[in-house]
Amino acid sequence: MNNRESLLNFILSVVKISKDDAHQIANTFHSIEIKEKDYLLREKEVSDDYFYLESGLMRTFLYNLEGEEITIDFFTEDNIVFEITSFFNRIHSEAYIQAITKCKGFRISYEELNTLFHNKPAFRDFGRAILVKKFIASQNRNYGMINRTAKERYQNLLSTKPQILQYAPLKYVASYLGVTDSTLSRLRKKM
Amino acid sequence: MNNRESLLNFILSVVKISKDDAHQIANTFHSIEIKEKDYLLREKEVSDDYFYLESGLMRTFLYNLEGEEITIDFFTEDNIVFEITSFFNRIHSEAYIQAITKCKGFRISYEELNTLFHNKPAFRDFGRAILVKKFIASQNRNYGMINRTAKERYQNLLSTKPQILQYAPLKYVASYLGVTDSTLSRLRKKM
DNA sequence: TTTATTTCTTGCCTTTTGTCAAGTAGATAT
DNA sequence: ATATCTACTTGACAAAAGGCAAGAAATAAA
Repeated sequence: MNNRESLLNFILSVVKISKDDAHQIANTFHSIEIKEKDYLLREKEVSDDYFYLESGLMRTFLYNLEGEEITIDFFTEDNIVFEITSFFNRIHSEAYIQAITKCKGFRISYEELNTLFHNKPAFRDFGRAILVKKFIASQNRNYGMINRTAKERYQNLLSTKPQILQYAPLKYVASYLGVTDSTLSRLRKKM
Repeated sequence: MNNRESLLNFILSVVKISKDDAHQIANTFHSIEIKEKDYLLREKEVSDDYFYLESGLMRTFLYNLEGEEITIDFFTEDNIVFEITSFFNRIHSEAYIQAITKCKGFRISYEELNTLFHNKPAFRDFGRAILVKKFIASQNRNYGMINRTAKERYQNLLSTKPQILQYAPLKYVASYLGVTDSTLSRLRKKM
């Protein structure tokens, strides 16, 4: 089904705005699907997708100085997915955004976002709330990296987002948690 | 001197807006000073300061589950300082914001920020740019925690923000880098 | 089905970082 | 000036995590 029920509810859960406003915002989005392993964004492209992920699992990753693939973040359903730096600053992305499983959702372009931003005050609050939400998530991740051991970080991921461990290969999870494959494999055994 | 030259230039460096707009925005801010070791925000308060730090050094910190003080971030001059979560979500802060050295700058309240946000389209772009900037900084920090050793993180801090190492006690820096005092002391010796 | 490829596990050994505790050096207070 | 703190350093040992390489297991391809 291609109605925007899920997106509408997501918007309403993020900011207190009228149902009518939320409806108009949701209707500006376009339905898209991404096949398993396909990309929403590739390195060196300028991101033009502000994407509401309705169902599926995605990740962002990039290559570090040693040429290894590092998973920066996972995205689970009912969230906004986009590469903030490239999208807002209109610069070439250093990161990839990839579908781990088949993904469905709704997107708008940078131009559409700005039109909404300038014409719909309600959308400004939404946009800001999303940025704040992502910032908080990033900060919490930092906190976890500093104050928790790899084992604790793994357990936390297991209890908060089990889907990730179900669908993502170990090496994605390992680089995300900041450990090697071997170490994660050993941690997992001890549980 | 209490003119807003520095703030004005900061605004203009962040977004491409007219000098007139930037001037009006800068004039909405109020000059304040914070004494060494004083707080801009304490735990359990609701942050009401969106603060442009003109000169001085600040930090945010909080207490972890073990009751230890963890420095989350340092702020150097010519930057916006505020506790995003508490300020935007109007909730009790878990963190403190403290002046390490004597600090000067200009602030506005949440209400003043929103008035600007709704009346001055140029300020919307500024506000968004600041959020994006902070998000990117947070992401880079995450990346460093995952891909760099404690020694490399220390060297990086030394080369990018030497003021911090000059004024902040070792224990602040250690918790910020995610190592113990002893470890940082040893790293430092080896250089 | 058989082969090839990728993913995951595991053993051995090294490096990094942590813990605890003692000690030094400075700063602050009385 | 003496005592009291706090910041920082250092030694001895323990724990956490990494590097490398060999194998097992699972997946994909032929």
